[in-house]
Amino acid sequence: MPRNRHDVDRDAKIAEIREAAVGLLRAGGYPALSHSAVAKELGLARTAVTWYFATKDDLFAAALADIYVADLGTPPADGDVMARLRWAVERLTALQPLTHALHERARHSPAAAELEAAFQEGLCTRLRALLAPHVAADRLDRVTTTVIVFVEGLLVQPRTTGDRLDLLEFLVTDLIGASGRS
Amino acid sequence: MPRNRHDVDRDAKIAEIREAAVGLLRAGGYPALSHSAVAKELGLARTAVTWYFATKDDLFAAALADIYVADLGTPPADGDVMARLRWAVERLTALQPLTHALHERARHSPAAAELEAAFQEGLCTRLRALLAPHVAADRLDRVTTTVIVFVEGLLVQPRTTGDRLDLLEFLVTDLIGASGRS
DNA sequence: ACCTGAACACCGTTCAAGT
DNA sequence: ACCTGAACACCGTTCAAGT
Repeated sequence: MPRNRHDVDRDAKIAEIREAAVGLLRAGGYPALSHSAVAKELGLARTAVTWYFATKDDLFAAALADIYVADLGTPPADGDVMARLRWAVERLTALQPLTHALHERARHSPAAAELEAAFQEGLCTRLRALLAPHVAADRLDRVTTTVIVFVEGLLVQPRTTGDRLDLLEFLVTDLIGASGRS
Repeated sequence: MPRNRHDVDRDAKIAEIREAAVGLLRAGGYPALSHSAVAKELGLARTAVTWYFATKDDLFAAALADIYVADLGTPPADGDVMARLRWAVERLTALQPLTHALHERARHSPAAAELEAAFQEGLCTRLRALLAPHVAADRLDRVTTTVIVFVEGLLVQPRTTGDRLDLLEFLVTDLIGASGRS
């Protein structure tokens, strides 16, 4: 007796599923996400979720996109370069396991690959704008990429917040300071 | 009718299992590794492997330790700093998915956590020795950590070998060149 | 000590059947 | 269009039973 929900708005149903998936990802990471778990939370059969998100990775990418918007979508409007970088690193640190899972799934899932590409491009654009006033134009591309790579590396190993920010400051002052030499 | 292999040396049997696991990891990464797949390759019941490696992660850590020794155990004896760094980055790049899987599993598996710690310490020690002649003593720790972090970041995103080495050279010359300023 | 086979509780995906 | 339930081929782990 499939209790159909034709009355409920389609977007509302999809939003319900995404919200449940976000909760599971935040609580237990990629392994905790499953069609079954989402369905159980919503009182549905586990194959009902498949109707909207055919594969686990489609569901994963949709939910993680929501998380990125919620956690990284509204950066602080004021503060200097280091303060803004600190904010981003702290946010990215908390999301590191999910971002790492995205990277791994991107090899097999088009949806994951698409989200990863968009995520990377967004980060790069924002960082370049942040650094532009402080770096010589001919060095901007390389400095931007270097900082991006460094931040990605910072997130790999668990470190204390203090260590992370110290290292970041060490690198950035070195790169920004060195810009006067060219 | 369990065909017992009391005649075979215990270490030889374990080596067989580790070799099969190494092959599976190299071919398909962490997801491709399973007790079943190893057992099938060796003509055993899948629970036979459990006798030697109780959990999947125990098996994973043992096999990855072998891979690390095989791929990173014998660095080139000659060459300058950049050449040695290039060699390491190229090797680490190929192992990146497995190293990331190790990092993820280290959160749940003591064996994985132990291997990751040993791996990190080995890398750090070797890099410090490599950089020591070129960096002022009071900067050595921070420069070493910075390069480690940067290299870890380099491995996260897929880049061409050329891009990777260019970025590495940009960072290292900047850091080594900056050592004269202190 | 070593290995088997059965069992348990999952998983992702597919699909015929219903409303 | 939407949802169910059954099915398939897995998975990691546990365990009684055999040699």
